[in-house]
Amino acid sequence: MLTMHQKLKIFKALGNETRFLIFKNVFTGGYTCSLDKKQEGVEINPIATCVSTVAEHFNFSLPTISNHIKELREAGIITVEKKGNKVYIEPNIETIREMAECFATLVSNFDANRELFFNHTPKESDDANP
Amino acid sequence: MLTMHQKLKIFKALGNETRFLIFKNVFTGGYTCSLDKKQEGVEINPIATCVSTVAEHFNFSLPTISNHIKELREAGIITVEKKGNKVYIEPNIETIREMAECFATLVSNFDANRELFFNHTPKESDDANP
DNA sequence: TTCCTAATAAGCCAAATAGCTAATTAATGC
DNA sequence: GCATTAATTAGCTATTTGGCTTATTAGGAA
Repeated sequence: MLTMHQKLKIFKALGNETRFLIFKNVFTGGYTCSLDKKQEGVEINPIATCVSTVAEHFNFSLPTISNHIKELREAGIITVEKKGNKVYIEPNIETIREMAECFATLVSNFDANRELFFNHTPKESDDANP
Repeated sequence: MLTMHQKLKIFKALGNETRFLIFKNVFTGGYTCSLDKKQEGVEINPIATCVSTVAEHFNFSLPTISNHIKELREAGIITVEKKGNKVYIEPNIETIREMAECFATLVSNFDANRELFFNHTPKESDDANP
C-alpha cells in the first residue's frame, strides 16, 4: 500500500516531460532496440535498457538523463541493475499496479457515495450533470 | 481520451503536497463541513465547497489557495461554479476515471506482453523475480 | 450609493528544478 | 599498468514554482 509521501514522489516524477517519456518507453518497450547492443552472454530482461541508450533518445546530456532515471528509481517507478559497467533499467510494474488500484478505488468509492447520497447511478449520458 | 499533455498537467498538479491534499479532501468529502455555511436557498452538490473554506484548512493565504485551485481546475481535476460571490469547487470524477483506465490498461498490456514473450503469468509470489 | 466579503490578478522574492560542464568512480580491454 | 567506456557526483546557472502582500473586480447587504 503506497503512502501519501510515495504517491507524491510518483506524481512529481511523472510531472516532468522527459521523465514521463522515459517512463512511457520503458513500460511499453520503446527502448527494446537496445537489445542489439546488449553484452554477449549477459542475461537481461529484453525490455530492459541501459542509461546511455535512453540518453540517445533525447537531446540532453548523459548526466541529465542519469539524474532523471535516479528520480524515477527513487519514486519506485523503475528498478536498476548493474551488469558489468552498464546500468540496466526495468519497469517496476508493481508500483503502477498500485497506482491503478488507488485510482480505481477512488472512482468506485466515489460512485458508491454518489449512489448512497443521491440515489443516483452514473450513466454514460450524464457525466457532467448529476 | 486524455492526451499526453493533459496527463502531464495532472501529474504536475498532484505532485504538490498542498494541491494533493485539496484533491484528496474534495474527492473524499473532507470539506463537507462547508455545508454549514452554504447560502440559504442555493442548490449545490453537498460535496462541493468554496475557496475560502478550503483555505481555512491550511496555513496559507487565500490568494495562494486560490492559485492552487486554479491549477487543479486547469488540469481538469476539479470544476468550479460561481454562485453569488462564492466559487464552489467540485470533483471532476471523469478525469480520475480516465486516469484509472490509463493505469489499468498499462498494467494489463504489460502483463499480456510478459505472458506473450516469457510464457509467464505473474503470480503474487514472484513479483520481483520473473 | 457605500460598505463588506469572496475571489482573482499583479508584482515581488526565496527556494526548488532542470539543464550544463568538469571531475570522479568503476568496470573492461589492451 | 594504462586507456576507454558508462555512469554518477559536484558545482554552476537560468527558469520555474510557491509563497507572500497589495490592488482590483464582482456580488450582496445596509
